[in-house]
Amino acid sequence: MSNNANSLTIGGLARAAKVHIETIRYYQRRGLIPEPQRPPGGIRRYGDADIDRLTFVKTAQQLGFSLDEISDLLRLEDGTHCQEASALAEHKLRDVREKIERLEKIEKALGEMVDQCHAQQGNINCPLIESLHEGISGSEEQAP
Amino acid sequence: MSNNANSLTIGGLARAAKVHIETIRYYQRRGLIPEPQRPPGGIRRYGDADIDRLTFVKTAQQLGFSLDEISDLLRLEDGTHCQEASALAEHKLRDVREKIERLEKIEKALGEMVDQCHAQQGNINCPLIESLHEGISGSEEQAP
DNA sequence: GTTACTTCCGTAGTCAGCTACAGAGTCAAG
DNA sequence: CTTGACTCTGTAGCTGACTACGGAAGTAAC
Repeated sequence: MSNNANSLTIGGLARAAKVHIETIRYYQRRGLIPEPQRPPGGIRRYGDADIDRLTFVKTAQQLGFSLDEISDLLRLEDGTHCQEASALAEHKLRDVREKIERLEKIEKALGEMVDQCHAQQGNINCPLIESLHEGISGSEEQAP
Repeated sequence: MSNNANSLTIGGLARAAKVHIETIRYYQRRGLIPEPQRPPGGIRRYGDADIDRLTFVKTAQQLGFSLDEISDLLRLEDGTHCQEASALAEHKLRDVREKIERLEKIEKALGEMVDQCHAQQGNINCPLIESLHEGISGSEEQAP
């Protein structure tokens, strides 16, 4: 079921990427995905590349990136000039590594909790909050 | 600067955790953080535990968890009964591992991009989207 | 060539997660 | 014992990310 030949209508694309049609239009308006030329008075067609792009947006979102940040990532994908791209990529790379570190701490705490629970009976509690409490050496910019 | 003795007012807590006062109240209404007793006609006091809890909420949020999911995580921290806790923890653990996997793919792609850029001159492009395109073996439930 | 399904485009509504504000009460400093 | 900064409660408004809807036009199957 390959759609390289841009054979999909927007409805097919939506089904393939498991998003609403309206979401696709919304992303087009925001410039997250390209809006293909449409034959005068006709209907636009989409292909595999669009499915992948949509999937990427959705996944990145689940990882805590905003649509603006995802725009940045996609500009990289689209091939910006080297210097700009490199700076942006390094910045995003730091973000990503920080996210991974924090998730690994949560993973460790959850894992320990499950083990503990399989080992003993009764009530348990787990140092989930503490897992992040120590050594968040990350960025100092956060809120207000 | 330790506040074990619950010496902070809500304003101090907000400054310490780098969130708005209104956000703290909002979390209290949602049951994400406890609302301490207040001396009749007086003012509530907060301590280190509240700072940590707030920080945890904010961090988890940046990792793509919704406030509802964070509620779940916090119920674990608070010590639920073993069986319930274990099931929930295992579920969350799967989520977390999936997130880590996906982030690592993005990390790899970004890393390669930076290297490539340092090595050569001119325009580059990077297989960011492809990094996620192959082998998302994760959950099949997503949108509509 | 009519019918049923889509697409297109614009605008309006929804939901989560805050953020702001009004008005009354609290409290520490001087 | 007043002044100025802060808290409390409730309610309203805002932003990001969709989601729904109305009406005209395209299109595919009979």
